[in-house]
Amino acid sequence: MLENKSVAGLDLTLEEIARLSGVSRSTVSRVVNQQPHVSESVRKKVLKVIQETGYQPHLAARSLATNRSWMVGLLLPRSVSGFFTDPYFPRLTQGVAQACNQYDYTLGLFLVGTQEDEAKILPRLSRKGMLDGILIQSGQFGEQLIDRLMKIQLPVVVVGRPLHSAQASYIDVDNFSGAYSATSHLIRLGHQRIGTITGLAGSAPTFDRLEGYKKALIDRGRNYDPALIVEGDFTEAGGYYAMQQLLPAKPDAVFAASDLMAIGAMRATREAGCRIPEDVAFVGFDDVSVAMYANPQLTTIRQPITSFGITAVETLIDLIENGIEPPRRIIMDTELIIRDSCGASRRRIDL
Amino acid sequence: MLENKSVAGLDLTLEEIARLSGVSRSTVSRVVNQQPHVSESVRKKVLKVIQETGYQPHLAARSLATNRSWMVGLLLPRSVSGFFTDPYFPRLTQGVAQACNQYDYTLGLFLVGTQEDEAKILPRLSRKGMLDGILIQSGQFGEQLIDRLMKIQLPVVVVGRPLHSAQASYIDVDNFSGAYSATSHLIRLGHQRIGTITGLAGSAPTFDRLEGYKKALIDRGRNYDPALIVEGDFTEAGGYYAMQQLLPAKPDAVFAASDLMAIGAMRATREAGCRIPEDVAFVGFDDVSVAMYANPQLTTIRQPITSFGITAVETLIDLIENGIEPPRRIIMDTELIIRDSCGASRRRIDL
DNA sequence: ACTGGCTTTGGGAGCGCTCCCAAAACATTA
DNA sequence: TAATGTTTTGGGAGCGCTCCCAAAGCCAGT
Repeated sequence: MLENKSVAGLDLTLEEIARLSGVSRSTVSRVVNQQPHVSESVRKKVLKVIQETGYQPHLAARSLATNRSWMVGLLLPRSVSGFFTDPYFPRLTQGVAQACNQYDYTLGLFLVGTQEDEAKILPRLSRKGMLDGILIQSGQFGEQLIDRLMKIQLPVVVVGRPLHSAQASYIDVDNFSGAYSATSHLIRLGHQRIGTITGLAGSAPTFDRLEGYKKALIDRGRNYDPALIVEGDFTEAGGYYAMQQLLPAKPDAVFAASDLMAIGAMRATREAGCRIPEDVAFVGFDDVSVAMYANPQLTTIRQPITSFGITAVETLIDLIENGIEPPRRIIMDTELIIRDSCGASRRRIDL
Repeated sequence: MLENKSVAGLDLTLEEIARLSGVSRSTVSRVVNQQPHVSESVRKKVLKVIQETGYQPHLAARSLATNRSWMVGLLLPRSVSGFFTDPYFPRLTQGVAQACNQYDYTLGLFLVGTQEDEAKILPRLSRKGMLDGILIQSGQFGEQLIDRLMKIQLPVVVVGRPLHSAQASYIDVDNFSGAYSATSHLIRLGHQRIGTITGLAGSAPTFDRLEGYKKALIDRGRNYDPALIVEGDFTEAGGYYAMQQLLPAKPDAVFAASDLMAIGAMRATREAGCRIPEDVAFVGFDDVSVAMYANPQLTTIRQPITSFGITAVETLIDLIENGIEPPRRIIMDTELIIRDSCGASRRRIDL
């Protein structure tokens, strides 16, 4: 009969478990929540009944009483069109999901695609009893939202430094020094006319990576040439177009602010009849998996995207449990991954 | 003062709104839930107060009272390692998220990565008050879970036909006819030795796509040659290895059961010094975005992945609202996308 | 045996909503 | 005007948990 219920664990309540184990509701609650003030013998007895019945506390009831939902949100704004194109998002999501599992939070995923989604998202996110905290991918469309959500006292961690929201906690990768080392690497290899394809103007990583590029050149006593700086948009197609604009300036190396753009740029370069890396060398940014499958394999700056996601969740939980003041700021390191597209290595790496 | 609260909408309860608008809790509840039996004048009055205060009903309280969470889960089992490699998952997720937004459900994302995650996932998913229903990506590791979850009366829709769970509702793409038309296309182009690289053995799409391949050959009066059938695993690397095994059999065309494998196979082919499509032609399956960026651009079978996700959610909601019997079965069509890798078109498509 | 200090246990109240039923208000007819 | 039917409104109970406080049990120490 117990067996019967143990499969379903359906209409079991705390009260019922209390009855079955001959104690009170309160005591069972203490056992379930691993609180003190329960004698060993009683604890064992109750645990046995819980085990046999397969009892699970009702989450909504618990939420109502504690005013905690044990759910965190991940908001990926607007970039949705890019969501299935740019492998960055899946990897981030993966890290976030992993950490949520580990810390026993539920992950609510919110992809904001269309304009109307965007209008509807604030009320949805701020519904009472919905989220304990939220992770927001930075990008131009998220910023007002960040301020609004912070205003209602919801713990927020921004993934990627936000441009305007000064009070926000965020976590970011060291875009500046990543770009700096990518560019330095090209300089070290003897390239003379090093161009760059930037990300979409107006975003923090675009700015930081461009600054890193410039600084690396300046530090080596060179100046940067505006003709060698072209704006892209982080996508493959954007890299392709940008490279077509860049080619007349005769670059012998290009630092692209994303791997996808690097791949697009290499496509344009090949079509223009230039060899890679002999005529034009390339370094990307991200180290997404396509970097390795590109032809030639792409030298790039690795972002620790997955652990980035994990750290984001950890920071958010810190905010939830220890208060949102002061804002937390975390910057993670990048790493230069040398493959074939920069001309540093002639050797094919066999998988 | 109201303004003040409208920003936060914090400690507002139904009762409070009732007080402010001079009616009873019940009436406000009717207004909020758009139920009948409220006079127009009262409805207007209440809506005004709600607007001014920015009242939002407390979700946990509602859940507790109705025993509905308005949240659906998306479980991607084990494939997690593939989650950020294979663009299929992001696109699926995107469709699912979009539909959830539209129907005003919250999407809970569960990625099961490690073995231990897998052990912990059942209790997590079956927590009372957590989910109204769940979408499970089929694949060998999900199947026991499917049965377990169905047993506790949780509405389940399997994404991709499950091999064993006979009673489950599922939604799938027509893998058989997709493979059939891919193979037919290669036959039509005059290729004589058409090989195939299959997916991971033991999964439904692998089986169905292989059957479609065989049937297409047989229908044209040919027999299939076991030497031309090699097993892959849906990944780029798997396609690369598989092609190395296939090359000695001298295929002049290959149908790969995924785009990633096709891309890996093309890499192996190129390295072996063969031209594409002149020496070996390729057709993939999925039409993920890399197919278009491949060199040459990949002819492939397009799966409507995003609308697949949308339909999955719609089916699940149908199950939730109208009962889980009888099981729903939905098969969606595929489409042959002709690009350069099959040799049908010599023209470069400029973006 | 009696007191005072501990730990353990039980039960009431309350979280904010929905659902149901009864009461009130209104409209309609004889 | 009374009787009847219909629509609108209000309030109690309950969803299943947590939190708090008071009661009960236990163990010295006198």
